[in-house]
Amino acid sequence: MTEPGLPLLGSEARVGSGGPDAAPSADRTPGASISAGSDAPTAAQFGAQVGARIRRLRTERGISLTDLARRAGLGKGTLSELETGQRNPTLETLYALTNPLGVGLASLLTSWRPAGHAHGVSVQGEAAGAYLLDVLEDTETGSITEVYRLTVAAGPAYVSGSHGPDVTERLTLISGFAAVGRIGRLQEIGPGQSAEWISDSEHSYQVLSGTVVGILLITHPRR
Amino acid sequence: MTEPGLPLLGSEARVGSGGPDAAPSADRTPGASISAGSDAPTAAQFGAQVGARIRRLRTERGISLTDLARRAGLGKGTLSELETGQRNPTLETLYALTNPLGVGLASLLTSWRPAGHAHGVSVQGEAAGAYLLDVLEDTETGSITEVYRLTVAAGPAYVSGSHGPDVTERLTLISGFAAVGRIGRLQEIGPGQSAEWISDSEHSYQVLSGTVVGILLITHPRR
DNA sequence: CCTAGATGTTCTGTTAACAGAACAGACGAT
DNA sequence: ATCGTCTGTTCTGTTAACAGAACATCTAGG
Repeated sequence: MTEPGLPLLGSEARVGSGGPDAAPSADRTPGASISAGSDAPTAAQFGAQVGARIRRLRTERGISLTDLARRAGLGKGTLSELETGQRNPTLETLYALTNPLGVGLASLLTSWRPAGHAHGVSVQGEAAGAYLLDVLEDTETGSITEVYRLTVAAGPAYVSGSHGPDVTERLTLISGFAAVGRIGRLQEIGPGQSAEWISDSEHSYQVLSGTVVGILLITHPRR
Repeated sequence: MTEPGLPLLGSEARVGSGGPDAAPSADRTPGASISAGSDAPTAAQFGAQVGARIRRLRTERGISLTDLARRAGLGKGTLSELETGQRNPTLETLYALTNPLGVGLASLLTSWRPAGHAHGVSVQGEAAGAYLLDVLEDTETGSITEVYRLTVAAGPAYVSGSHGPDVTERLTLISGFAAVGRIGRLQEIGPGQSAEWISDSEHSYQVLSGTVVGILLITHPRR
């Protein structure tokens, strides 16, 4: 601690105005995270994010604050101030919320930012986009693989242009159902399933149902 | 809260005696769960797990308790009692540890083993092992997928024990050649290729040539 | 208008998480 | 043996997270 300005939410640690979660840049390229991160959110900001996320999860499920507090065995005031980012919750408190909300701790704490767009997968509507997790290089073959967490919102298919014959994409779904791949040769996949294609022609990502989240690997030769 | 016996670690919330990670009930292994009533760990057990995990991450990195406390801006006593499971840490406290340890919050809190060694893939030499990139949750099915960057050094095969029938692993290689999967049904893969197996029996990772780097997805039910 | 029954926020006293000091062991060096 | 420096644990006073009550705010329904 030590840090002076900590009284969680000193002034404006606002979180989500319009965007679903609106998180800053927490863990860029994790591999390089030793860097005395200057762009990592402060503890206060992070706390406010977590609070906002809890409130969102609660309202999505249509349960009232009072009710959630009761189910989790928390005081109303505790939950209220937690959701508004005025409290620095205890692990026990967070843990108590996971069951009533039906999510794991990871969902409460990982910033789920729709990162705008990485690599041309543009944001469509809200809560869609790709977040770059890592970049790996095969020093022998010289190929580079980018690892993204891909989120696609329901709606019209996103169509991506050709990236050339040397670019391979592999998508493994975590949740939802989607039809992905080269146009004319779409592959339908669900949670736990994968699709793979070469991006030498137009390809698309189309949500069939649910919220589509997956891990996308894009491999291409070194530039 | 409400629950009376909460003063974290009332008496015996012991976590790990000897094993590599000393994972308690949380991880499947059907027969072995301590489970009093439900099989979800209590808040106290969970806190003790988190503490043990922090201590392991710290010692793996060869930093002393005093040093880590200083780097994280925490009091020594705080960290000591946290690691021994006698405290119920604050989100802010946990967050302060992520940067000095070079891991994300998810690594501290997910009951799976985080960076260092994922899954019995023990660290050998330096720069070998698995780095946790992300944790994704399918809120519908409740399954959790952890995304690792896996690095395996040449040498004897790493053998990992069974993780139960609910755990699926998917490895996509970026570089190198390896034989992976369940023992007796090893699959040989190279850059750009994938292997998938269910971890209900012993499985191994064996480098055939080159430096093996890949993306490993581990999917298991919540908690 | 006034209740009745929700909602979420602010207040109040208790309890425990916190920083840091004091402490206890273990090891090396002189 | 007696420092000196490291380790991690236990102690002490302060601050804040907590439960729950009191308080607001809103929307019916009569």
